[in-house]
Amino acid sequence: MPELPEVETIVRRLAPRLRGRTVVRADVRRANVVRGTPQRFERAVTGARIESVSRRGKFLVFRLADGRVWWSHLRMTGQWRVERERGRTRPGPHGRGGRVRESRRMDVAHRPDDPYVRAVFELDDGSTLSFVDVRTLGEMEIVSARQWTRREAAMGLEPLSPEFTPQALAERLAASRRPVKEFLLDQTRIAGLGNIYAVEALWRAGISPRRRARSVGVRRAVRLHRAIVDVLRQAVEKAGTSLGETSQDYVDSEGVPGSFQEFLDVYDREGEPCRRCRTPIRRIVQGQRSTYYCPGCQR
DNA sequence: GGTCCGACCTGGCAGC
DNA sequence: TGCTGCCAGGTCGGAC
Repeated sequence: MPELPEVETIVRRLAPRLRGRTVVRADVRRANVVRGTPQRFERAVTGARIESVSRRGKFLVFRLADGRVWWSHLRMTGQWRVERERGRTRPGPHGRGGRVRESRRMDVAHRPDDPYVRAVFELDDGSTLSFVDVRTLGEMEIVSARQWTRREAAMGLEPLSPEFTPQALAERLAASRRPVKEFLLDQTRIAGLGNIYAVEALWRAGISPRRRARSVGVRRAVRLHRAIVDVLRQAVEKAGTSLGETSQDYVDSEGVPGSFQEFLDVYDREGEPCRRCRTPIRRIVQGQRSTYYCPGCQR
């Protein structure tokens, strides 16, 4: 489930491969992964030169040399892969390196007949950029710089930016009557948090996910701010969270899973003892999403 | 304007 | 063994 740390990892992997590259051929195989028609998208992207690769919230942003912006959202199961001409991903200069990285690579290498490859882009250096998505909820679009600026303006604070301060969080919390967990998932308030990191941050801060956002108060908001920043930074360091080994689970652009799942304190631990107070972790449903929390020490 | 909820989508899995 | 139905969850749009 790509959230901020997973998208950030993908950006870091993709950037050195894609910067300066030009798309020489595009093949959109599944219509609903692009906004508009596949033909229109293929025309728009062919000949485009990628100037930079970045992230805004959970969005991947390819800035094009002509000023346009190619954004993509991975939603639940979307993945980007870059591969050399011979169809093999290259080991990168980053991460845990060497044999360990190679042994951790899932058997998900792109094949031309892979049924989950939804769009393929041939680049001018002979490599291939593929968009893979089992559930086809992910999508992409090419827009003008102005359209992207408008879209970006509607997004919430970047939690790893200097603008995300305890005070800014406290002010936004005070203006909402929703449960704090649902508040954290609202991308117009904070851009990048998803279900996993929201419940982990609330556990670290000792705040009940049921508590109304406006009742969090300044002191708890300071704790929550610290918890959000810490959990996201640590997850980025661990290259994100991969919960299983199915075709739907998160892997980066080289097929390598993250390792933050080893550090999860509450997510997916229903019935297991809280690591702080030993109370069994409880699972509830909020806003049609699973919430995990400790009823003993989260108030 | 804020909040809530269904729809989208498909693989995995439990239950029968 | 095979079928059915539920679950996973990020975003959007419509309803209230």
